[in-house]
Amino acid sequence: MNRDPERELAWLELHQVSALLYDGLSRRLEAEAGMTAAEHDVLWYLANVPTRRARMSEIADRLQMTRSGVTRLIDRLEKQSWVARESPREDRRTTYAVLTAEGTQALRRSVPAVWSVRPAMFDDRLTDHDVADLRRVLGKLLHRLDIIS
Amino acid sequence: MNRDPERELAWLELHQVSALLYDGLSRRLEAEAGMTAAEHDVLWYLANVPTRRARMSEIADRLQMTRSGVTRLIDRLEKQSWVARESPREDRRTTYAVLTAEGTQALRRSVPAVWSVRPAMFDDRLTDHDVADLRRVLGKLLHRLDIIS
DNA sequence: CTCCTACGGTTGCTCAATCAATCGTTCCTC
DNA sequence: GAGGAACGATTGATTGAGCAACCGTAGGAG
Repeated sequence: MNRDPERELAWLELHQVSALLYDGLSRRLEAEAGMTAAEHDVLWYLANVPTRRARMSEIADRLQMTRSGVTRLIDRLEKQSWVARESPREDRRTTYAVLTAEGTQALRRSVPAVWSVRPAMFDDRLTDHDVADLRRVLGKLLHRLDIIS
Repeated sequence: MNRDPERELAWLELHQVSALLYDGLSRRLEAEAGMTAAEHDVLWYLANVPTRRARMSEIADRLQMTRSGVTRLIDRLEKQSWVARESPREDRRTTYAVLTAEGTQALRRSVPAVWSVRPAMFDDRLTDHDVADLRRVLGKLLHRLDIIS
């Protein structure tokens, strides 16, 4: 039970920073690009995979969503024709979400919104050394949290 | 678009860590104390005000929620008899949410859950130096974000 | 005093996300 | 092979949160 105010504060600030960044981005994405932050995350993830496609459960795992959440999110993206579903012959249980050309376009339209939170994360106030420190500590936390869950 | 992969990753990891910590806490709070994380935040806020009460809009402002969100959250807490609503005579537009004795009890029951995220944040894997670095960087980010919003 | 604007809170509607249950497919064991 | 367990994804129902519209109260201008 040893209370450590420094660590209490670190936890509060971590959550606060994350929420501020994410909420700010959410708002701009919805207004300017017509997509939620979660939808953007998925499109972005797909765009950064060489094959531009990923299995539903892979998306769920990597982006911290439930499988049903991904199903519905991909439903929405599919209605917009930003992704398409594919079922491979080798295992017809799995479904791939594939980024379409229109999805790429949509992602391109989202760039200004994404850039708008960039100044906070990427401007000179944060040195490369800061970023390295941040990543070092976050890495430790992530490793610990992966073990728990 | 992908100019600085280090910072991209830092942003992703930041969000991921925050989500894992907050979701973990949420789950435990719901299972062990029968309250959502947001409900816990409100109860905790009320418990730390000397008079144990706060106006609806004050709660909304301080805890980054919308007014309607607070209305509904207080509805739920009131159903559990954890808070009560009060309308002061001097201005009958305003409503105070008041922490009840049962609310205090509920908050007490939530303590173990709140401490359960401790191992990740507070064990030896994270040195005091790590925490100091984390807070230094988060502080910069917070300062920057406060200016924006 | 009366109007009328501002304020604080609530309500209707919509939406995204979850859990639990389910469906079809594949794998494994006998 | 045949049967059952495991897997991947989806569906139904519920929930928490948001926006926009609204209601009652307070305060100010004339």
